Amino acid sequence: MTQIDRQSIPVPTLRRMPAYCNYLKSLSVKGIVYVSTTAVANDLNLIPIQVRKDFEYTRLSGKPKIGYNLELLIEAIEYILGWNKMSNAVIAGVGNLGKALLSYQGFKNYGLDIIAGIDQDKKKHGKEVAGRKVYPPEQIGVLVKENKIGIGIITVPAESAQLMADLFVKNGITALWNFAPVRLNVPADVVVQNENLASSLAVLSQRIKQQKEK
Amino acid sequence: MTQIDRQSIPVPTLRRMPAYCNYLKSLSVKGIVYVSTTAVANDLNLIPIQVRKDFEYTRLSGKPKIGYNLELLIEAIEYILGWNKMSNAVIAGVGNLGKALLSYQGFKNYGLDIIAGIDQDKKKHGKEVAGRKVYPPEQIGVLVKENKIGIGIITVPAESAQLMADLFVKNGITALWNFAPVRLNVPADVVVQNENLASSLAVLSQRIKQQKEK
DNA sequence: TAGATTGTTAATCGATTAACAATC
DNA sequence: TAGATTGTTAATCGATTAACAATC
Repeated sequence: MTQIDRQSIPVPTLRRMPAYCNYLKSLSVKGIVYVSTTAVANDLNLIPIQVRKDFEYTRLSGKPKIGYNLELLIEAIEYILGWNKMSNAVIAGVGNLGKALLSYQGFKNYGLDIIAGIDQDKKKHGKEVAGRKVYPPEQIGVLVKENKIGIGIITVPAESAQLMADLFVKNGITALWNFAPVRLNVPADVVVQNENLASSLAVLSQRIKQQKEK
Repeated sequence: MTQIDRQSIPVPTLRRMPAYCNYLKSLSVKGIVYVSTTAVANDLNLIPIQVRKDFEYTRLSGKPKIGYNLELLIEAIEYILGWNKMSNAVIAGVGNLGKALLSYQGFKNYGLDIIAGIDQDKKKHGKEVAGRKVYPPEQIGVLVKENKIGIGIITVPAESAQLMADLFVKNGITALWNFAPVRLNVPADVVVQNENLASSLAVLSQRIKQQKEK
């Protein structure tokens, strides 16, 4: 196998990794020990060569005719995805979307622990959502210091998203997961991952149109 | 300009279209009449040539030194995105995420009207969320017939997502917007758009790692 | 006019897919 | 052994970026 820089995993490959991982775990439960790229591709609606290329980034090697060792494969992908160690996050905006993300139990498996909520609404302060307390924005500084917060999740309305981003950045957070439909202006050293429903809807709409044309 | 098939707009271009549209509308409010790709690129953190390539798909032509007519540009992009005509949708799963999507007012601007909710919980039946009523799953057939429902949105827990997909498909819906973290098995003529938070998180995690290495 | 911007063709880059020898 | 599957190199495909003449 050629030497591949760990940091150079292509984004499309990276986006497929969680699906591989979850699928492989479901095989693991069944007591399977080796898995071939042919089998994976078949079950995930991909083609074997693509799975093989993706698996190259694990730096593992498989055995011809047998496949890859399932446990090692899962371990390697979890390492790539960072699912083996937790990152703490705080979520700003405890509306319906914020509550949904706070309540979603799956993030724990994805290496993300949302440890608290932030909201301007005084009525929400001190209350709990899925076992996590809600604090006023002024508390961000304390929360970050006491809990090694690496990620700020933004689920406030569009109007206040930039303000929240500024507040997060001011308190030393360098990674934002932004669900508000606005571009955020942040310093160059801050990573922003935008979740853009309008983009997804645009793709869906076009695919519907094309489907109808057939 | 070369002849470009409307249906062949690349997905990356399509995903940028909503941002162009919203940005151009914000200029329109200011009374601006012509806009150059240089200006757009500058404000959206893109490069002019990319904006120019993307604008080719509108089949409009701009004037050298002046730019593109703002109103025509907005109109053309809205047409491409289908924002000029409404599609009706029903959302299955009125939990926190379902409520968040039902309550989000922005979809109306994106040509999507979620006209009702579906939930198994009897306590929710007849109640309203953001002015839209919640019905039991058995009502899907009637809702689809009476309202020209084209899109089924799935925000139920992972365990029941496939069941809901089947129910939607059985009632003639051929487009699904899936927020549950599972692959759905559907007939070939059904379009499924998956919203995958695990994939986004994977990209965010890698970008955080790379940022730290600098 | 001068120069900014468009329209268009070509070059580059990166991901996907194909081909095939090696191997268990 | 036969044949399925891996590892690796090459071909293809599509999007991005560059280059530059045309033009207002």
